[in-house]
Amino acid sequence: MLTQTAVRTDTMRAIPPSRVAAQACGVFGGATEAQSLSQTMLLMGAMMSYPRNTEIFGEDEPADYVYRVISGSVRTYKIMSDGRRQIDAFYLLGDIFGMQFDDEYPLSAEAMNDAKVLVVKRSSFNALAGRDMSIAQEIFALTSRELRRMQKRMLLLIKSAQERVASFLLEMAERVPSSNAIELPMSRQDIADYLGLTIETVSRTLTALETAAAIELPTSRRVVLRNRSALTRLSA
Amino acid sequence: MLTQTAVRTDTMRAIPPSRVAAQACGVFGGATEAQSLSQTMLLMGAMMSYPRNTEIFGEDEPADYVYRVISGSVRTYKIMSDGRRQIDAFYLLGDIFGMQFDDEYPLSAEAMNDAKVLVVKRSSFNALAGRDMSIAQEIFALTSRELRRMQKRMLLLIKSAQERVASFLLEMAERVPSSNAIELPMSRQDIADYLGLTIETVSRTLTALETAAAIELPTSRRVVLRNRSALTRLSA
DNA sequence: CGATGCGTTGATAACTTTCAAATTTAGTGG
DNA sequence: CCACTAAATTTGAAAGTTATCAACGCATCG
Repeated sequence: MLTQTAVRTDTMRAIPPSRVAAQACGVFGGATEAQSLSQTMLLMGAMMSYPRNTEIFGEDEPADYVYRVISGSVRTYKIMSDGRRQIDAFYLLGDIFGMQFDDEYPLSAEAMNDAKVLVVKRSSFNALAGRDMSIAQEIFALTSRELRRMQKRMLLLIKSAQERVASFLLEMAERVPSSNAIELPMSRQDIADYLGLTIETVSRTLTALETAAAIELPTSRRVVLRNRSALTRLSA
Repeated sequence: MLTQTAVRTDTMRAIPPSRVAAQACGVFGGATEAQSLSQTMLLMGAMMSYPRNTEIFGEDEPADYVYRVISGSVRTYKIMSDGRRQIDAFYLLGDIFGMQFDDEYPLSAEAMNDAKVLVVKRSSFNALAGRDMSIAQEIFALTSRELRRMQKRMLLLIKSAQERVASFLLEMAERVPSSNAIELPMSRQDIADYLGLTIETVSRTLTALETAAAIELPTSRRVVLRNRSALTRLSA
């Protein structure tokens, strides 16, 4: 997999703090330093660049690495037997992914646009957790958070198209806290595969939301939330 | 799109765990056995009985306990704003649940039928993990497994009704490894709320599967898998 | 330009839900 | 043990939602 040149950068200070749940005082007892994982990954990792639409890892490959998004964005997905693609998650700036797999990756990961990713050997990652309880705790917290995010998403998938799209927009707005204008890093097809809908339904629903004055669509990739409470209501 | 059950009020509360024997247990080092967690829980926990349809814990209650199913079965679920119920998971004999929550339970748990459950104080549970790395690893592994199970379920939720029901039957067959005859511990409504379908669709799909000679339905709660490969194919 | 990729819009078909009713199963008291 | 009532499940017909198929608009790029 790691076919490209690993490049160590020293622009690492520019990396924003990860959104690691610092409050989670989970199984592993009282650590206080919630940022230690990201910090340590920087020291252990190699920086990799992935052009748009290139694979970071593939399904059923040995899960030897753990990743952190430094720039750009990443999608993980699975191709089903009939060719449909289900997108599992979008990883944005600062997110850590690939952590909860132990043997082989159960899904594939691709850069959605030109991306820089910090790559850390799983063995080092695990050794670290074994040595430092506060890091182990942080990893557990991250995994728990991923579990909760997934629970939320399951609730999403049983809803109607409109509810799914509205929830999706609110989720993205929350993760990219930039006022009310969101720059979507993913295509309509990505959104459709994330929400379990077709591209046409996503498109239609977005225009319906615009007609209903809940959002504005200056360009197809840019969404302005005009009426959050309406959106929240629609995301029921 | 009121697809699911409206809120049910018939659930009564069982006696809350008043006496939980949380004693220090001297598991230091050495415990490499994969069953050490269950073993230790037995020593630390209190046995509780919950009649059918009684609540074990409720949404937004402080998440003070971790549980293990000794007999019977348990469902966790969430009621959505419009009254729909989404079942998050079914827990059967031996399963541990409530582990990944740290502050408040994000969902409720009920006994699906008369159940005995081992209740362990979360604080003891956590202390144990902090003391014994092998237990901590076991807990992490269980959480990862839950995460993978949920990923599998997400894939399920974007599929057609027939695919969902077929997958569900195969999942249950796998978890209750008793040849080809499964005794379902849950009602049609439970299945519907688990799969994000209506009770009518579940029922129709089951009869369709029976007509297609993939399964047999001696009673509504008993399912015999007649043709696993057909089922696997249908679960796409 | 003319191709190509992405997004939108329209018409129709397929699937699932909703509403309604029949049928079976389970629980209770005589 | 049987009869009766309530609950759960199945079945049917109609309505609603989303997918599918097809065409069009609109950018970018050679």
